[in-house]
Amino acid sequence: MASYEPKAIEAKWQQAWAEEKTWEVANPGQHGYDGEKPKSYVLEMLPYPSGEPHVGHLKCYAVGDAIAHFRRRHGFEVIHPMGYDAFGLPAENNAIKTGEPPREATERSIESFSRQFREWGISIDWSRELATHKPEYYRWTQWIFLRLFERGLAYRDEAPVQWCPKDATVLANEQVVDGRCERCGTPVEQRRLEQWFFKITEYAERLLADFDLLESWPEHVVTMQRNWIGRSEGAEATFRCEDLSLDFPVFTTRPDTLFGATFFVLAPEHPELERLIAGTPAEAAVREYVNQVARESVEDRGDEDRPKTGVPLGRSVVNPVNGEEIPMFVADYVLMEYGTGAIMAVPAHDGRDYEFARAFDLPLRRVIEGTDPEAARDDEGLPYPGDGAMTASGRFDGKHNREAYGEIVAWLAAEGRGREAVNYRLRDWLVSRQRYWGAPIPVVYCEECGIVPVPEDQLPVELPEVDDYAPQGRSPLAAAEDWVATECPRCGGSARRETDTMDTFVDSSWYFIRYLDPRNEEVAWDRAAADHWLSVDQYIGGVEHAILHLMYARFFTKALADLDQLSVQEPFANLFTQGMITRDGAKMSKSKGNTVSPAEYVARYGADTARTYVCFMGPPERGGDWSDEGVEGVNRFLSRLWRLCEEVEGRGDGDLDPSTAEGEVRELLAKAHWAIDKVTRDFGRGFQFNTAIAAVMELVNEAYRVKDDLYGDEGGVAAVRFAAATGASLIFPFAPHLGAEIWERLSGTRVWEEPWPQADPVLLSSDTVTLVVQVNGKLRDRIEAAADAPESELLGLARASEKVRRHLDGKEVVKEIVVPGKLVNLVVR
RNA sequence: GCGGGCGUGGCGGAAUUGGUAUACGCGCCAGGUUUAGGUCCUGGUGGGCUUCGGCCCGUGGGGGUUCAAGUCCCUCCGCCCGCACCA
Repeated sequence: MASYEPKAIEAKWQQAWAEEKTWEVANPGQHGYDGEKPKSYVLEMLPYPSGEPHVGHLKCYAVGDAIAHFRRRHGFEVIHPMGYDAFGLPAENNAIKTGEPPREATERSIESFSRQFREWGISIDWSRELATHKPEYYRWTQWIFLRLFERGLAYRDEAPVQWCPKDATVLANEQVVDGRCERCGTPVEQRRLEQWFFKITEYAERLLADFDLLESWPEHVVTMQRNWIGRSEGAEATFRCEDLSLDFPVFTTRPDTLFGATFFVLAPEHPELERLIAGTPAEAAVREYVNQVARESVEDRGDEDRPKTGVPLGRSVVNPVNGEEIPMFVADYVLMEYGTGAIMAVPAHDGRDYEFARAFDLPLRRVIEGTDPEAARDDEGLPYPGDGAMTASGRFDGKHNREAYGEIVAWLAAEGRGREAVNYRLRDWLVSRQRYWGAPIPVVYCEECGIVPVPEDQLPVELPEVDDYAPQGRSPLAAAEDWVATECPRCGGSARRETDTMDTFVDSSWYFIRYLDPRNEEVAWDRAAADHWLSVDQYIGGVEHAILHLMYARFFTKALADLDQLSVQEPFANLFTQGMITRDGAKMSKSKGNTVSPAEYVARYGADTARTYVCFMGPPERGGDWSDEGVEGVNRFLSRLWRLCEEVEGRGDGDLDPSTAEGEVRELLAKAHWAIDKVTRDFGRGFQFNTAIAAVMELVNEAYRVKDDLYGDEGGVAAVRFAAATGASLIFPFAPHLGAEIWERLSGTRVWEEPWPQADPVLLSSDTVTLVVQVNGKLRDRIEAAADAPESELLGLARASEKVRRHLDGKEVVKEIVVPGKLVNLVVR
């Protein structure tokens, strides 16, 4: 008997799928379009091609492919494309280090990914393959940028960046370690640069509201996004600096504490700071403080436990509710990025303001009484963040603060000194990167006309070849002088190109649309194709993208819908996040030397084993620790299934009628139908693939146990063959090559063209059931009973049990509980 | 600190609605096949006690609800992931 040879089997089927283009699907109107079937868009997050695929990729695509196969066999026309998120920092850093152009390293990696995905047998429509670094793709990324620009959703503003003075380059957060440049250890400085932003904040409300439109997203992902958007309701109140006739609006969630404001604080980056101090005695001290803050690392500044620091400005503002003048300060605990960059400080009711007041010996004023009226008289129990009656608040005294809240806001509004306001933590998306390896921003700067978008017919703005990828105090693209110097598209005068490139998150915010019409040279996508396939019915990827990528893609979808380019508001109707695979309990990393190379395992055991193993390790949404022994266990199981097939293939038949089957033949058929039912339900309850695969293992084990007895019986061989074929059919989504091979040998057809099997309800039910008998909730015996036996009969059987009677001896049965099909519990006293 | 997730055998994990705790896999033990090892096949495998009939304990700790709790409630402890003075 031939043993299981995955290499030969896998090569055979991969060749068939490639030659026959089995997984390609056509768009409506195209040749081969099947309008009969409902569509299903199954998508895994596209990989970033760096080096070789790792086990995280294997898991993601194994899970996604199982879902794609399952849907196909349920009659869906499944679109299942693949592409590469090819721009990005690692390839550029590699280029700086080795001089190898990023394009070469990236395309070599894409080769490797593409080859391995085929070796894994992932059912991809390769005709739709794309890579974001190709001009035919980023041309349309640039096109979207221009559409957003037209809509006012792309704008320029000054923003601080982290700057390494030695390398003369902007650093990404991940390149800053302990406030120092990762490469040379030089302390990082802050610089301000004019940069491009996308106005995602304009969509904050819709990004929150439209969670309702999603079919199924993990609750924790929705929660993380909610927190990230960070909506808070409150009020804006305007404090006025009379000396300079300057208004300072502040956002507060506690307008009810306005009467308790005893000082006022600006962020060190506040734009009006300069005017406030110019020519005043405070000027030198404030400037010194602001510079010192600018030198601090972001982490240091973010440390909550640090003592509060700041400097008085020698100015004051007027509290709009009581006309009181309160002193102004600058302090680093106020952030320019949140709210208005200025706060009213209420030290009696806010912890941070309290700390600051203590450090600078500023007065506290209690305006809300706590539960303890005694405490209201002195500073006991401060800061007090809770609710209570108002005090020291003029005509609001005595009212409950929750009630006064609305009245104070209304009063402010009537006076023109404030209004209701909603503030978001979410900030606009900074998309400029002072990098080479990204899509050029399609804009030129003309001396006459200013910012001029590149006309659509001049796209793509192609990334020029450069010799040196190291930035020398400017974006590496600035070195390509011939490329930078251009003509103004508007006036024809001399102009310079934008030398920043786009954040790679921009590339990956719309790739799922381009898949639907990837070769279109006229438009970014054909509207009818997009309308047909969107939304993505099942999106699969790592939870590490729970916030940024998913939020950006949602924003793009909404913006594109507003631009009348799409008909959906949400890109991904259902989201599944897979957990991370670890090794020896730790995250895999090259530096730790604990990486697992999928290629190695595929070479040794075959792709089917590797794929099935990552699905069997545990629930796919959770993480799991890689175990070589576990891989062998799965390989053993697939080999057993293989040998079962070998044993019954072509063996003398004898027809099998499930409705009249008896004894062990019927039991084996029943086990097969149980497995069908179990696997089907496990797909339905959140892709519980580990238990689905366990069910197929049970079926195979059962077949092994009984097969030698069955071969003599009427229909015995056929029953074992049915078990093997069913096992192959059910394991196919995880081990497609083996599943296809066994199915073909036993049935002569192609398993992916077969509908998903249906469990026969007759074989799922049993005439007799085993019930548990408990006395006072403790298990005492098991009894066999007819499945439809009435309660009285079950009670009789329970009481008749010798083991049960021993525990009833001399006691009174006070309660009898019967759960049909499950148990009988007798409560005695 | 805030938000999210999680604690079950030697290990990964299972347990649909509160109803047989530990399915399946690994590991280990025994038997069979084999010249031997490996492969392969079968069986066993939570802990303690046992008069060998069974009995008691057991899902991070403690408490509660219930005829019945891994599952629900309260409380404490530990681990993992995100975010960081959010006004």
